[in-house]
Amino acid sequence: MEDKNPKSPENLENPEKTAHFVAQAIDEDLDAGRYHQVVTRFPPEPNGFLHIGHAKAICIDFGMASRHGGKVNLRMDDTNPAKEEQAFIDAIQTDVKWLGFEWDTLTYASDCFDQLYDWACELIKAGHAYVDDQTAQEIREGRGDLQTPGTHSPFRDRPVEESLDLFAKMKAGVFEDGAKVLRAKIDMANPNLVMRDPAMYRILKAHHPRTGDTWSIYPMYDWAHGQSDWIEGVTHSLCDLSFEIHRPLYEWFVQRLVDIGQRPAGVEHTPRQIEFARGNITHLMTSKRKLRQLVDGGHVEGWDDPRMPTLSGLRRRGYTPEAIVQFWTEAGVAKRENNIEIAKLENVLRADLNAKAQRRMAVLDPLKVTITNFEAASETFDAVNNPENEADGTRPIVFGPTIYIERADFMEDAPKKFFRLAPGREVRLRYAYWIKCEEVIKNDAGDVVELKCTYDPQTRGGDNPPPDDEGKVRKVKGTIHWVNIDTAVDAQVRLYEHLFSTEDPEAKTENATETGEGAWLANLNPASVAVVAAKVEPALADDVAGVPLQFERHAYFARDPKNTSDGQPVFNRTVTLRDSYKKKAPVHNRKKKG
RNA sequence: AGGCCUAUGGUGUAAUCGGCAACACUCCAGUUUUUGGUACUGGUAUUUCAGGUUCGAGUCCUGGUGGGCCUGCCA
Repeated sequence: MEDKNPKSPENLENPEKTAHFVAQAIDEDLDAGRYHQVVTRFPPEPNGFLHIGHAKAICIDFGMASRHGGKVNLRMDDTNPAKEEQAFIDAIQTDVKWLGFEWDTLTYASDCFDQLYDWACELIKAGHAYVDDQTAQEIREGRGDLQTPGTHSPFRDRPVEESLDLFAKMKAGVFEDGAKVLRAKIDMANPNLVMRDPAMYRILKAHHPRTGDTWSIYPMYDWAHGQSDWIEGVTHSLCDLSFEIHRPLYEWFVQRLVDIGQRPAGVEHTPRQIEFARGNITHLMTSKRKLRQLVDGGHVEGWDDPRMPTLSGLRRRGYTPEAIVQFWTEAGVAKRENNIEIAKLENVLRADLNAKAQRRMAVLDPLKVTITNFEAASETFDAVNNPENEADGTRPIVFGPTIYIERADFMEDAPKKFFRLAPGREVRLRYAYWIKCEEVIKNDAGDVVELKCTYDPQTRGGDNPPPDDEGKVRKVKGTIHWVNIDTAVDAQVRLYEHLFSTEDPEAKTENATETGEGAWLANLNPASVAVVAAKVEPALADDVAGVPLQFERHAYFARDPKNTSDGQPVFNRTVTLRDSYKKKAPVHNRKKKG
């Protein structure tokens, strides 16, 4: 059968067939001979941590280059020293590498500061830029608005020599912050406000992480970005839709330089900007400014809190880079607004984790069980580490006469569809024996504190017992996990839920207690983490951060690389296993404590 | 309201010369199962509207409507 869908699994690997509109545009450029290679760049501003939204851009930038054997530069867009820090520059590199991408050259917008300054002078000489003495307020008023054309600055037509002189003095630090700006002379009546004589340079006497105090003026994004692309030989400057209206300006600057014979050395082509829609995901919030508010406001532990959508947070949570890349590959690239259900992300994550995770048994809410007819002190069984990968082998697990089971796996007054332990019912202990609940022991308050059970020696290893005299085989519906009281290890387990309980975290809520700016904080999930003291099998004490784990019948977990709790290991819940029982079961079937 | 962008199941995308609207997720039903996991099978559900061109329109044309973005000396 003809396979026409480019997103069917076998085609995801095939670049010829995964052609979203950006890929198509690049292909056409190459076919038409407009470019002879592909060079892209990933240009974060080092003013915060990378998040899953950046990962989409990274996948596109690197994906489009590798598709044609091209190159990718990692460029720190460091044109605003007031906001940028070395710590972010370092973290960005760590995160891009973690995702599995290797850039060709690490560059900085600040590498181009000298060239940018020289070119700005050329533009002034050519009558394309001027120094404006107006205040920010005056410039804003002169810009007009969506319905009204702007008005010319009184300094717009000042002599070239005067602008040149003033610009040199701005650079030399003669003027205070905000006293003057260099503006491109374009069109104050342009319906696109970006084109109404945009600022190219502002005075900013701030210490720059790389250039120190050598500059008193810093280029604006619009002036720096396209020229940086050009200087680096970038062919395709891929960015999100918010820069769409900046494209005319991007092209204007390049064209004016071409017109006056200015070109970066050794670069034949001019760069092309293409925009795509950023990917939004339900329950996730990726506004850098608001993420910062979460950190500064103490709503999370930090940028790498496992509930954060930052790459460092997701890493700590146990997300794999492969899952994140696969997610964005499957999500596709287009230009329309979108809001991808987080279930899609979790589905891709589970698929990756299912293949990789080491299975372990952990009891999160222990209930003691005594097996009254088990005479030996202990008995050892082999447990499979990963049924999806035989090469991961087995590990020994020790069984004994007293164990813990999950409190939720016992129900005194159980409905028929409850396939676990109940008075008189039989269940399989994973890898060990079948047990039958004979007696329920309660404390004075009426809480169940212990179960007395018997085991069937014929079910060793959990196997079905031999058929009876009439050839019938006894069966059990349920298999539950357990840990041996004597060998169990204490651990702290952090059960994470979505940080925001609403699909759209930025939406205003009715029960918002804060008004205005912080209203979205009311969408925070008050139960986004639950910390429990668990009893886990001893093998878990040896598992380290970075190894995907599955606590059987619960969820995927990752050992926290930072925290211990009184020397005990800490495990972060990455994502739960799918649970068709919870969905179908009536509410009264659920575990209820107290 | 000026400009730009955008519109395909509940969600995200595909359909490249105009030729049977499909893939994944979600949801539902079932099979297998020593994880109520995994795997497998089946099902529900789609072209924003009104005209037009055409043997034939998601695709082309005209007009409407919905959504997004834009008035930083942020990026």
